[in-house]
Amino acid sequence: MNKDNSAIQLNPQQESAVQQIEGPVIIIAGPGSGKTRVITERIAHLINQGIKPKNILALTFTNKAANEMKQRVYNITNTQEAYSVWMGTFHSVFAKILRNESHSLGYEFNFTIYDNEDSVKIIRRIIKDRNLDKEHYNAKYIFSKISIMKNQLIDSKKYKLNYELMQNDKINKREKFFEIYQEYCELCAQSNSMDFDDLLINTYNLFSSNKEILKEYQELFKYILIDEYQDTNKVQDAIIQLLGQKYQNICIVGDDSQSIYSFRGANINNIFNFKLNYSNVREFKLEQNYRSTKNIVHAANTLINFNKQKIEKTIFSENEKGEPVQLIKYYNDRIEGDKTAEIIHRLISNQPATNHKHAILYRNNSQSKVLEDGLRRRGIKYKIYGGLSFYQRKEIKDIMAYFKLILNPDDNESLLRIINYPIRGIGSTTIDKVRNKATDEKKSIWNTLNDETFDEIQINAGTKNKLVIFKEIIKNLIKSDNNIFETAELLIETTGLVRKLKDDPTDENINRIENISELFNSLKLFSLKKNNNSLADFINEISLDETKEDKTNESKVSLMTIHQSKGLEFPYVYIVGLENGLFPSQRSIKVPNGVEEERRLLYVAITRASKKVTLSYSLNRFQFGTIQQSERSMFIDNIEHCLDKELKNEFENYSFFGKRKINNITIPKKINPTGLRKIANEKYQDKRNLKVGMKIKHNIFGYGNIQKIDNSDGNQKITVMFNEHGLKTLLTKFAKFEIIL
DNA sequence: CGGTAGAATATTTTT
DNA sequence: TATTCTACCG
Repeated sequence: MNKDNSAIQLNPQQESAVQQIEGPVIIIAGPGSGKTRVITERIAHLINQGIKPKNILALTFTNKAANEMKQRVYNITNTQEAYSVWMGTFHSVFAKILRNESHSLGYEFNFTIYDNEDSVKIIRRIIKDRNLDKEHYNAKYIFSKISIMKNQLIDSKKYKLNYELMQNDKINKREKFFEIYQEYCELCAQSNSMDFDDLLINTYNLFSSNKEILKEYQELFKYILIDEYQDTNKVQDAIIQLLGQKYQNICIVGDDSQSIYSFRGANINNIFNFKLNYSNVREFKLEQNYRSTKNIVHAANTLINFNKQKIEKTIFSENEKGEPVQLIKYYNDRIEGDKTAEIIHRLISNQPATNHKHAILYRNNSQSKVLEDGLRRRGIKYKIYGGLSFYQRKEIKDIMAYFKLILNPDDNESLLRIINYPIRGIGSTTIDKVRNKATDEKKSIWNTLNDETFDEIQINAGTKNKLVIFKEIIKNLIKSDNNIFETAELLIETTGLVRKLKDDPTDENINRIENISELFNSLKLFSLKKNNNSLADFINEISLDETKEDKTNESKVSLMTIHQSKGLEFPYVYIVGLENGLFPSQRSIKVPNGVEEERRLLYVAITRASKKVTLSYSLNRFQFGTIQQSERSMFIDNIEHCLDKELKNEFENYSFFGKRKINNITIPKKINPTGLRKIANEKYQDKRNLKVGMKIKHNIFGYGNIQKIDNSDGNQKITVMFNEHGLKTLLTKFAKFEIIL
């Protein structure tokens, strides 16, 4: 994946897109057209023209893209100054601005940022408090609806006045939606907290209702550049319009054909309307694809031409013709996974350590399982993107909740999360009493616990005392807030959080402790930074950065959803599960323009490949606990004549049902990273050949001696006498330790 | 109040 | 199937 072709000259269109720094500019950049390079060269060019880096605002959609961009601008300009460009995601840049301007919006500067899990929990509680039926009021659904409304700048007041929306709710027996929406916003505000969407709408509100502040930022951001504009939503577009109004030095980069986020409110029209909103818009089209073979580009073009809504452009490639796009039909999803792995295996056997050149892309995360099975069976190293990020894990979120509460005691959500974690005898009855009192008095729960009327709450003395203990713990933590590492240590000490996990060293808990110590390591490193190393800085940094990097350098096959593959490239791409109902998805078929978006999604998938694309589908698929028949995707019909003939791969002699064997080879079971629970039937022996009497050092329990080794049920267990922690039985497979003697 | 077992429910994509 | 929720019992 060598995207840094800086030695090569820019082509004429790229060059003019870089040079045109004044006025509104739209750059339509096809896949593989050197978009990132144009953006970075453009920023470098601005700096070289004497424009101050701090007057440049460059927005992206992911932190990864932002970091990559920063690095590359720095490499070109070779000046430390490059780092003072305002570069980041919409969310992170605006969060920074909102911290500075919070007072104008009625927030405290230390507001908490809620992630989606927090939001859904709040909504779930509202629904429960109101005794609404779960059939019509599903918390996740309500949340996504609220999110879409927010992104369209329809607040709860506007919602109520919108006859059509209200009528619709009535028809769908969701009349209380509006009230939930309103209460949710009130609860967030009372908690001095913002969800992801609030970061955008509050920024919009800040600028639209405060001419002075707007003017200040218009002067600051004289040059604005936004990547992936096709994925902006209404608020984002509105903010950019406000900020860019004065100088109009706005450069938007995007590709309408790669718009794949409408489900979260992205509005493809933003890119179409750009030319209408500004006069003298200069438009540049980057149409040469430097990435892919002619065959791949041809298939992608053919496919996307079935979409009606698009900006005319002709993507072409001057690379070799390459191999044809291949289509394979399988009998079922398991064979699809198995055979895909086999194809990869064949290629990497000839060229060792080239795993990273292969990527398997799918529509849903749930499809990864059979693919993993196939790869694991052949011992092919792979990495899987998505799933729970480090900061979304329960144990990490628990600790973070303490931190958030320390910084912002009004944060009810964090308080509720940890008021009885670790268990300290404060049950749901008590919590509800306190919560109701807080709601009645329109105070935060923390304030309710701490004001004079606390004693009036009807709880027995024992329970009340437990609340007092909780208050003391938090108060002491708040007091200690001078060095974040000390705070963290005090937290562990006074809550006994890790101690309780250690007392019950199940595999799951050991894994949790490891994650916590990993968090502490990064805390330690963070605390050693010279500046911006406060607890608040730490929380801010990770609330919006959900990525966790893979530290190993091994060559691995990539498995990810197509959405996650955006912006990446691989020589060999396998797109699996091309079946109606899966891709295009069931839901998309019912939504207007839904199929067009799915088609763009496939377009994105195909254009990730530089050398070869392999498409496949299965006649039967195991889904929701049953086997379902499926038919090949309508998209295959769209590009049929671009494909190599359909290869049939129906292996009737395969065993399908319930067995863990294919061709007599047992598939090792997947180790579930969150659970690590189900590990039966798997023979495991430690490679290090453990013996009774060995001295080991465990990462948590320290030094100890092996007393017993038990291989009876296939999973090796060792019983170890630890110097400080006494006798423990560990599963060798998961225990992290080294042999000392 | 806390733990558990068994029922209910959801399966698109994510900053 | 996998995860989350509920109801019940100690």
